[in-house]
Amino acid sequence: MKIDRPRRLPDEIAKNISFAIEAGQLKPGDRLPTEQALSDQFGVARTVVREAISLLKYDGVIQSRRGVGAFIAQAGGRSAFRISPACFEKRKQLVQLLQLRTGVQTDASALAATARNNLQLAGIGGFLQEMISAVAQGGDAIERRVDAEFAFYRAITEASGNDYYVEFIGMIESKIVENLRSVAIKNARAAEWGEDVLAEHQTVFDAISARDAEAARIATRIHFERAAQRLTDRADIADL
Amino acid sequence: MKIDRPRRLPDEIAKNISFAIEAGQLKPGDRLPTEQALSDQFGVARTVVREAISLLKYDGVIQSRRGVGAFIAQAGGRSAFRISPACFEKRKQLVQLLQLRTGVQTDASALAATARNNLQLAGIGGFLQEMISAVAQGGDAIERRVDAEFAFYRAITEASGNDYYVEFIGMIESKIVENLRSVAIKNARAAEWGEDVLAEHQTVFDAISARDAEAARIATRIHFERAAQRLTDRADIADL
DNA sequence: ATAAATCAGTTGTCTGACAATATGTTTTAT
DNA sequence: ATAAAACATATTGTCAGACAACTGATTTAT
Repeated sequence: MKIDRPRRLPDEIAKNISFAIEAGQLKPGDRLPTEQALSDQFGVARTVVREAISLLKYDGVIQSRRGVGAFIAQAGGRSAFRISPACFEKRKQLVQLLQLRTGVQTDASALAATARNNLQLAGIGGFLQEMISAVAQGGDAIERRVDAEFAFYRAITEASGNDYYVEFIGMIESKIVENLRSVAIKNARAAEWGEDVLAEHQTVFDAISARDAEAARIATRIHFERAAQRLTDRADIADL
Repeated sequence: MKIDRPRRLPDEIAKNISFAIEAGQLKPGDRLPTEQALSDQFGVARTVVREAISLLKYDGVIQSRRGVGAFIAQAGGRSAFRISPACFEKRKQLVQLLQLRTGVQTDASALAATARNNLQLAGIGGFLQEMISAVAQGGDAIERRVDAEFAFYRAITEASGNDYYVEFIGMIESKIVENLRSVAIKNARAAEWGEDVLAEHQTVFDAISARDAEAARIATRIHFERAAQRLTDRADIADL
């Protein structure tokens, strides 16, 4: 059981304001209440409010002008892509997020097929062998299977040679496992594992090995679409 | 000429620390100097240092424990995808960024081909017509051309039905135009425009109109790869 | 009427203090 | 001597107030 972390006040305030913006209570161009008013409203010190506003400024959600005030920025001006925890509370958003992950991972595989070198291919193949042996062992090797799968696709992404793919997929992946009660999902996914899933990975590897970008794209897409299907089919997620 | 915005101290400090992490001076697990030490080192008040650290905490770059200190987080734990301005100073990173944009936009087009409704298609076609007429008018309609192109692909992305694609591409796009001295690039791109580029867009539209996802993917990829080529070929970017 | 000076309001920064928490040290009880 | 408890210390988190820098509007002087 995970202990609930001690909340930080500035984060709470930032979330509060952020929700107000998403809900449409504060529209682009509107002026935020003064820091003094906000600190009174939330019952915290002004430094806390300042830190909260500073976070939102960092993301480009609001802009402030000294001597004037803070304003809600235009919708297009975001300077960071951040996955809010709320995504995992609504089924539609979760599906969209998995869809995005699938698309990016697919591109990464296609890139890797042409950009990879032999050393990287060997590394990727090593994780595939790890998965195969873990499946053969069965039973108590659940963790090994799942970890190897993560490593497998991470190695593929790294072989693409594009650091942004690595960073982006890493971020999405960590957010997904963090919010979907990782252990339960891990077990669930591991339990569903069989030879067929292994064949999906094998196909991906073969395509990258053959430097066939299109085949890699198709194989990766098939796997992640099925994985997303298996994930969203689960009972504990279906009723979101 | 762009006026240099009044620097904000916390942002400067955050950048400084962030660079130190990227440069490897501070590795995951390392402990940050105390807030007091940092405020002495940078010659600012502790509140400023606190805001800076708060930003990095928000991105998951560092974690802090009350009574102990602040620590560099593991590389995989980022909770936001942010494009640092440094990307635009190195040619390799810029190419990678454009590659990522191309991949995601390509997926968005493919999705739009199947998910679009007729109303959205009409909107997309409208922007295509806008581009055609602007090109036909020639000369002083440069802004119209470029704005219509942005709107065209934005409309396609929205037609994909996935909000994350819209948000992600919008963020990347705004960062690109912001950092590549938008006006100069706009003019450059507009000057290079001709019937051939228009044909690229037309092909994309036709594929989406025909609900042909693969054709849409290919056509979009062709356009953006060529666009990236044209962009990086420019002299003022070539010598980064 | 126009321009300059003044003023009130807001954000940005500084300073100092205290609260909350973790770690290491010392004291005390057994 | 050992273990537990109390204490001291260090660090982050929060609070409170002040002043600086800046903006926009108001007032005043010419």
